[in-house]
Amino acid sequence: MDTARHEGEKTPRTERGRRTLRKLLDAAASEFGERGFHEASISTITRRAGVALGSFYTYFDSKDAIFRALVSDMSDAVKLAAREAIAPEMPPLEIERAALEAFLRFAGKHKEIYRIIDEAEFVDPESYQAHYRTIAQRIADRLESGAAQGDMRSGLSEIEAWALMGMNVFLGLRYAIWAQADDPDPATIARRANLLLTAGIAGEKPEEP
Amino acid sequence: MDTARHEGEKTPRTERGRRTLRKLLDAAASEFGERGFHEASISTITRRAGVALGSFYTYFDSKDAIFRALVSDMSDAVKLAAREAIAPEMPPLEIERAALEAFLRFAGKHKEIYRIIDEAEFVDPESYQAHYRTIAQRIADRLESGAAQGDMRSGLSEIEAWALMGMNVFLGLRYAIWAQADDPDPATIARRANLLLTAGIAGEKPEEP
Amino acid sequence: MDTARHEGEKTPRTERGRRTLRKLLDAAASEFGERGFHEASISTITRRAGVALGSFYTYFDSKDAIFRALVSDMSDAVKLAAREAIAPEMPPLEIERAALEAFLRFAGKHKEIYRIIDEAEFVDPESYQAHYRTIAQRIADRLESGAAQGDMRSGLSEIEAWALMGMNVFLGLRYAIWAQADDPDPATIARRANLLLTAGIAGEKPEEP
Amino acid sequence: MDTARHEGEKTPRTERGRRTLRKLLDAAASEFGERGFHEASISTITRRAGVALGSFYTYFDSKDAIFRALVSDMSDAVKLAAREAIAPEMPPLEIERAALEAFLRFAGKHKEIYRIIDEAEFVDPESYQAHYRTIAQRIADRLESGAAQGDMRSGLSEIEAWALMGMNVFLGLRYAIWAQADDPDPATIARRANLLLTAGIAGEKPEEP
DNA sequence: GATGAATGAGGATTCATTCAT
DNA sequence: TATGAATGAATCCTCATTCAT
Repeated sequence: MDTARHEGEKTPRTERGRRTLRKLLDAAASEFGERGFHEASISTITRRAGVALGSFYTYFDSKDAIFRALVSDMSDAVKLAAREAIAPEMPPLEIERAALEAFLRFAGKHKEIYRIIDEAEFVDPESYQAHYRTIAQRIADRLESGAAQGDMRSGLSEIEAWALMGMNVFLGLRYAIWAQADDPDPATIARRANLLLTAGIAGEKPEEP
Repeated sequence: MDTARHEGEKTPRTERGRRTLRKLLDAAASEFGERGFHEASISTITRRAGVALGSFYTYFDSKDAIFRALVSDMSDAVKLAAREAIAPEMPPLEIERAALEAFLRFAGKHKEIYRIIDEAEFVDPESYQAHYRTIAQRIADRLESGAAQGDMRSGLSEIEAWALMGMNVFLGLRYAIWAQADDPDPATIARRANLLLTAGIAGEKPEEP
Repeated sequence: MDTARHEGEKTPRTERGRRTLRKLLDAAASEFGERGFHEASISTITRRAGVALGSFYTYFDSKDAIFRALVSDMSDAVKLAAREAIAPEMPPLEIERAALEAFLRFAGKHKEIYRIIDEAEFVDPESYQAHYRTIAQRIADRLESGAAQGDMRSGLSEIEAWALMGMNVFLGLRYAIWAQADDPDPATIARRANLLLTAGIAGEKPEEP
Repeated sequence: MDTARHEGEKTPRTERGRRTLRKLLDAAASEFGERGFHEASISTITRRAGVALGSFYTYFDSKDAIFRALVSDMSDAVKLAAREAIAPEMPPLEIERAALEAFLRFAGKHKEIYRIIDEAEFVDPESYQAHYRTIAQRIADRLESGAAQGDMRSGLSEIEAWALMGMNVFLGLRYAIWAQADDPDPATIARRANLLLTAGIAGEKPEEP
């Protein structure tokens, strides 16, 4: 789920080192996901990773550093998941639908990611803001491009982008993270959300003749 | 911002006690808002409140208890702010607009509230879920009532409620909490969001004649 | 169970005060007996006594003071219980038996007393030593007097007194405090212990003719 | 004074660790012995042991845990001291005498043991009961075996065992822990106690011819 | 006398980080 | 690199005692 190195993370030189680093990242993802940043402890992580406590500092400068690395990885992963589901040639509205569906599926499969990114608000506010600003910007770009193609109305900008993003995030929270047995499936949810964007919520009642 | 008592909070019997309790709640709200739950310490809170460390435990069982009390108070306050801005006789769509505008103004004035409720995801997950579930339910009720009046289309339910809530929350995050100098004002944002709900984002382009 | 005033205990002037003092002593006896000195807290005691926390210090200088008062009362009570069971004209050996039986009955009825006196070893060592030294002295006196009467052999002194006392105390611990369903009754135990003192434990085996 | 590991105690893997653990146990034994469980503090113990405060928790889960470990060790040590002084082939009555003498010598040399085991009544009641029940059982076994050999009379059982144990414990309290300058030596005390067991305390006065 | 709020020293425990092997 | 022991600052919480009403 990663490859790039991050600040505070030291690049291993040997194959064995690479394996240890990966074990640490995986263990940290689980721990942070299950117990949260503050409940998780380095010693729990290393125990879970099956390495000695001291080894942690061979790969990361601090607890914050591994958390930041993880947030960065996961932020990328989320974006990637959405991007892989869409293609430039898809109709703009369909792109939004597909992106949401992909996001819902992704979130359902990686519940820990949600929690980690959310907690970044408190542990690493910069990353948190950056994460959402980037995504909002991306959506804004798509809206602009959709308008250019005539498939979307003009006048859509940052406000609408944040509105869309909020919709998506909360649908993910409710239907991926807090999923219930009888919930609709991601496809249905994405379709209904898309309908909201196209038809709005107003009634048929013709505007006062 | 409160009146009801909560679990883990002891009701003062004297006037002096009531004042101390209030000072503690205010100080805690500021501390938790500025530094977050884990960075805040009881001693910082009491120092800020101008009372002795031990006095904290005259009113709260634990750090968690005061946090929970705060989350509960703030959850109520948010809901109240929205409710006060709307009236049953307003047209359903206007209600949504007014609620959002009120929320934006409220969030702008009480930035700490956002942070505290968000952190509840990690400190007191039950309250966190309860908060959003309650609000979603309230929105769902309004959608149903709007449909009954014919002002909203039918078929709107939980999914749309969570979508709307997410929209509102993220607009608040961006424009109230992360406000920038040249941002539009709450009225504008609420109007644009409302337009999104009525007109949708689709372009005028009539569907291929 | 008391009347004398002790160091650190303030004599009440009114009837109401006397009642409060008594309530405090009773509550303290129960608390110290059930939870021990360190687990018990002044606030638990006052709550149990049904008086305000502050009232405690109207009657006692400190937590230690009430404990000491209690130890003193109870030490007296134990001695009194034994003394009441015996009469100067009883045969010396019978006196020992009766004293033990009375002690066993008393301990069974006032289990908290045992515990409080034991804990004095740590809270108020002086009282603890004084308690046992006094009792040992009393037993030693009886042994001497028994010897004078010819009912006991001579040469019995402090050593035998402590041995007897230890016997009694541990029989109380086992059969009064740690009593079990099928244990023999105090009369039986006292009789067997008495037999130990008269017949000893040696076998009949006549010394190899 | 130990070797077995206990609940709540972590086994060191290195030699250095073993040394630290030992220093902690020794320091704790002194502290608990001198000041008692509640007066002793972890920081005093670690200071005394010459290790950092945190190191304590490398080896013990809690203050209770080290206390329990100590009680267990000392309980074993007491039993061992008695057992080493006796041999199966010794005459039963002589065994009792030797056991007491050994116990007195041992208690005199390790006064802290007494206090720690006694305080277990309040800190770790289970161990406390277990300690005395085990010893009583051991004595009961010896009495039974003595009776089988014909050196002791039959009919001796739990009651007599507790009586003997109490005698021994209180002789230890008085002559080992509260020793005075002109006290008889352990050998004398043990002999006198033994005489008590063989000859009893009754006078020569033949039962009224 | 009675009440209950206020005080703050004291102590157990956690855990990120460093270090010697 | 890997290991696990060592470190000590930081923090929550308790509770005996004092004080104002």
